[in-house]
Amino acid sequence: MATGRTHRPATRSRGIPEATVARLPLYLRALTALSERSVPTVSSEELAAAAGVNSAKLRKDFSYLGSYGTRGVGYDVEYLVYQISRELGLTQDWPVVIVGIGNLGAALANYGGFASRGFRVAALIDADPTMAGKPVAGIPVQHTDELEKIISDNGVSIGVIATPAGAAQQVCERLVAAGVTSILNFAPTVLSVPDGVDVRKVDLSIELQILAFHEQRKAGEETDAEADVETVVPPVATRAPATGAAGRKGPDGDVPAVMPA
Amino acid sequence: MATGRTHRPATRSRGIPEATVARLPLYLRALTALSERSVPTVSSEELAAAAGVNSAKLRKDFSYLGSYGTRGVGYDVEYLVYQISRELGLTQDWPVVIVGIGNLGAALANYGGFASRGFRVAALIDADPTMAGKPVAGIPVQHTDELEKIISDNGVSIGVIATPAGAAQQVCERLVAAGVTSILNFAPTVLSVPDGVDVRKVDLSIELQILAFHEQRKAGEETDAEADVETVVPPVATRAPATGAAGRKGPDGDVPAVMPA
DNA sequence: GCGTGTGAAATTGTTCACAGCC
DNA sequence: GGCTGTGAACAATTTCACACGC
Repeated sequence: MATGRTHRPATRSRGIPEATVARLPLYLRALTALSERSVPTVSSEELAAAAGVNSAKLRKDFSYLGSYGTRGVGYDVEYLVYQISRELGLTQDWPVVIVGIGNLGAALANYGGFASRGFRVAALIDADPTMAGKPVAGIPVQHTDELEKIISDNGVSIGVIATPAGAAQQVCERLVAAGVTSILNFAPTVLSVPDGVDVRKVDLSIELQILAFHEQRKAGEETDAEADVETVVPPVATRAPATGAAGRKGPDGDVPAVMPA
Repeated sequence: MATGRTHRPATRSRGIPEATVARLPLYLRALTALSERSVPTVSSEELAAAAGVNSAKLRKDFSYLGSYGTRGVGYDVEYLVYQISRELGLTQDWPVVIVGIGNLGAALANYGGFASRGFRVAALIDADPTMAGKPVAGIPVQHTDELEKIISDNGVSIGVIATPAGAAQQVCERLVAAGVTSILNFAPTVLSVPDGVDVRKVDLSIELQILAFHEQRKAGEETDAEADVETVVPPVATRAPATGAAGRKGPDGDVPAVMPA
């Protein structure tokens, strides 16, 4: 699900499962909200509801961190906020750079939740020389030439790539060479990185396509699916498939595989 | 991993595993690139490399769709593009609306890969009346009042929420009431939706926090972990934990589970 | 009694390894 | 000989259900 590379051969590491790690920020957000309303304790049930998961999962997740609850009572909100923050490494400050200050990069730079939790935008970097010096979200954009210097001067270890797809791999390599070891990639490309570098990907069009899949499925069921449709129709599609489409077998039915033409 | 709600009680549905569905767009992208270069066929090995997965997984994934390859040869690129597109429901046109035309919404509206694959931005919607009529990415922004009408006039079933967190749930409810059944949520909130509605979430700050977790882990190993750092500083944090922090136990070892107070 | 913490069961996803077909 | 398709082993994750401490 997450990182591009294999991510680490499960070093002895005191294993908090990856799936759990991915949910900790969710819990943290819910807890922070409770904290702001000065709620002192929550049960797994309540917190789970606020985070949008089920309570068994939440309890299991917390059990990997330690025994932080009180039976018959629940969890102390402040204490848990602290423990999760610490576990996630948010008790320290993480300078990040954003490379590629187009529409998206600007949106990211302006994104408030960014700075809120331990992350600090150390620099905005863009390849367009005419952008240099222009402030975005109050931070002056710097030219790509400065990239290496910025990284090392600020001790940046997390980089955000918001460039066009074509530039992403190259930017990635420069970031990595300069010392960045975690990358959040918004460009629609697969980045290849050396071992030890983490990549996470955010990809709008992939998300939409996944939704479309389920959406299509729903539509098919409405009309009660099954029965009908010949399931696989000769692919009129783009150019005719090289190999004869004849002998192909789709898995049996369900989604009315109606054709374009 | 994806959807907020339980997503469907595993109706008998001809199961393509969710994990596989999530990778299909990746394959599709790699295949499209090959297609543009007029490459006629690929092996699972090559395609897997291009998509950033391993070949066994890819073959298994494809096996859920049917037998679309040729032993000893590989896969016909065009044919596979077509099959995957169809499976994902991209042979039809999906009108989407984007609600919340701030920095992020504008970035999304401008995002090219959007329109490319079967998705069409049917409307941009914002609550700010002064935005109304202003074109963003060539599309005039409309006021929230029009939301219901827009949805039904255009037969929109996919909505993108790019509003501030505070407005998201309400927007979501209006979208759903108007007939939207798939939502892509960029607001940092948990949306609650009725059964049958799919929600996918894209959350910058969560991704960063996950990276920070791994980053911290790396740093710990470098200095050979253990020993050093007081690791936990008294949680000067907000208020002191209610229940005595005394008896707490972190999981054994590694990070010294030193207590707050 | 209530709600956490957790073994054990169930489910889902990944990898192996090889038979079968080109 | 090369490469797909897939059962079977393995690994990760989720869910169940209940003992245990407050």
